[in-house]
Amino acid sequence: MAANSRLTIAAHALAWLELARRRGRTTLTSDEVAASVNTNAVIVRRSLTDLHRAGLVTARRGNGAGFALGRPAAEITLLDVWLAVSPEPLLALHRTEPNLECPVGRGIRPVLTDLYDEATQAFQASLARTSVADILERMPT
Amino acid sequence: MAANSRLTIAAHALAWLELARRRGRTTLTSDEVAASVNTNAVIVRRSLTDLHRAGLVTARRGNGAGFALGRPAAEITLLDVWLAVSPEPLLALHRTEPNLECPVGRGIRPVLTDLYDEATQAFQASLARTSVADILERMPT
DNA sequence: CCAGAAGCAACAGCTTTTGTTACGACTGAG
DNA sequence: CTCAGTCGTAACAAAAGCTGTTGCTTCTGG
Repeated sequence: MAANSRLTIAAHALAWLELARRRGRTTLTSDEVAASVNTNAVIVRRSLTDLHRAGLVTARRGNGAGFALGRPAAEITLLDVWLAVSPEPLLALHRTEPNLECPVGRGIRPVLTDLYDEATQAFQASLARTSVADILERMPT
Repeated sequence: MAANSRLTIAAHALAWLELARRRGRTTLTSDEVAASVNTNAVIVRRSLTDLHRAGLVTARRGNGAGFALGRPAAEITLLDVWLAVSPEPLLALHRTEPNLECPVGRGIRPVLTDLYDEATQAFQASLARTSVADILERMPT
């Protein structure tokens, strides 16, 4: 699969929003974010619309409008962002139902489901340890 | 992305190989594995070829040949399997280079790389806790 | 009213995954 | 040695997802 870069784009946008805020600009347009991420403004709006649905940013339309952080950057974790933009699970079960006449075909799915959940939770717990503010602190200014 | 199910197919094949071994059959053909997984034999051979390259199974060609476990099922972890069949990273950086004139564009990539590595390692550590033998033990017999 | 910006649908190009067919390479049985 | 059975692998098609693009609609402050 084309590994998706939505978390990267969303995290980049949020970091840029926070840096702009510290410099006195509370809102940025999708064009301004797209210029930093180096992609199309529609791609940015798609990501930021996801974040908007999750309450991580606010969006105002109209002349002079744009996007702003929905809450302090220290209170937005990478997990929040990942959950907002990543609809797909990390690991998928069989695409077609396995053969139920085989003991493995009958029994393996609930086991793998549990194991995949555990691995996904470990992954998520790691993402939850870092906030957007932390990302800015780790960047050279 | 179509989330890939290679880990599922490979784990299923290994569990089936181990169960067959306990019943006295040390090798299975790709057709027999495919019948349990309910997919095409070529798909199974592709997965098992990956596992073969990683040393997790042995493959013998010729009349009466097939695949067998390369080492005890208790010594094959899901992480071994994942590493053998999953070429793609869990999280991708920007597809195109961000704008280097922006401080975020310049600085965010090494930070995200580190954070993604940490999350991936947490994920891998979770997979490493379970072996193929554990999977069989968690299945109803 | 209107200019500017978000919201959104539709489409194309690309990549990945899965599935299928076909065929070559190898090997044990006879 | 022959041959049937099996792995190994290439080529191809269908389906799905991601990115990027265009164009239009909706909203809102001036």
